[in-house]
Amino acid sequence: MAQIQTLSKNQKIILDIIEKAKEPLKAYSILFNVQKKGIKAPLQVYRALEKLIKLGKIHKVESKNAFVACKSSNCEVSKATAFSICEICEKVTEIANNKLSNFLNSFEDKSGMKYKKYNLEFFGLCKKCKKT
Amino acid sequence: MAQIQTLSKNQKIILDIIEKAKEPLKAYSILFNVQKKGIKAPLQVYRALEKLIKLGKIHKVESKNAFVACKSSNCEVSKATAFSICEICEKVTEIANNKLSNFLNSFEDKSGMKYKKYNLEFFGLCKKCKKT
DNA sequence: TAACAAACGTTATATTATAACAATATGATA
DNA sequence: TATCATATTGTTATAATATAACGTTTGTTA
Repeated sequence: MAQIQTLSKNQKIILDIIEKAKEPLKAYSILFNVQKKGIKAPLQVYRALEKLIKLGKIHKVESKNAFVACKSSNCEVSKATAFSICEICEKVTEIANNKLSNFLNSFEDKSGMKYKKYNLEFFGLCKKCKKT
Repeated sequence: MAQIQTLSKNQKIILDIIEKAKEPLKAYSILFNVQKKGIKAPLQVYRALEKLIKLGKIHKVESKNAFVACKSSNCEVSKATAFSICEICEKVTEIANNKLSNFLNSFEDKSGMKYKKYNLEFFGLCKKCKKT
């Protein structure tokens, strides 16, 4: 709540819409939704999105060019994201799993590269769609 | 080599360019490169890319909207990809690491979802850029 | 209050990707 | 080989996603 005060007007409006959505939202669908609130141009949306991502409030689902609110930690800057995506109904869920995040956060290979950040997207069939 | 014969003319041309490139290529830069070979429209490129991805010959690096040749297995359909991406020089490397792939291929969470496929992108600083 | 950084609004444009349609080539098999 | 199904091609147009460049406003803090 303290942190949310530091968000600007546009940032609040856009975060609010994303938090209320049940699925990832695309930038232009956000734009459409906020036009009644005076946000008229794509750039205004993209700028807010960029800031919200930096703050860890939202994540981008890269394979879908869409944005979801972060549900795991409230005010932390997010460096690591994992999603599960159903290939039929397209439902996207953020995965909060310690075993997974511990493994990936401590992952090292022989390249000598130090990884600070990752994005993982799993694809498969969700419970519902598996039955069909 | 046997497999490559089943590729169509456009598919071969485009795979060839991607294989020779040292970094991931964007669709429109591929288009520019193949115009002398008679491929004139974006769709011709995107169609070939789509097929090559299905065959596992190339992968899409989602965070960069760019395409790289698969270096790990030669003729397998690829369901699982992992890349390391340097945040400074933007170098992209496909990660071939059994520990990682075993872990991810067998990953299950409580959602009841069965994962057939994943895409992982690590971000950090490569050896060279770390020194700077 | 002066000075700086962050956010804003606006127009224009760049970049990435697909729809829709007709024609042609290719491979399997009767 | 004739024929059928399928994949691929070529083409035009357009949709969808994202950023550049400019000047203004607001907020912070020295």
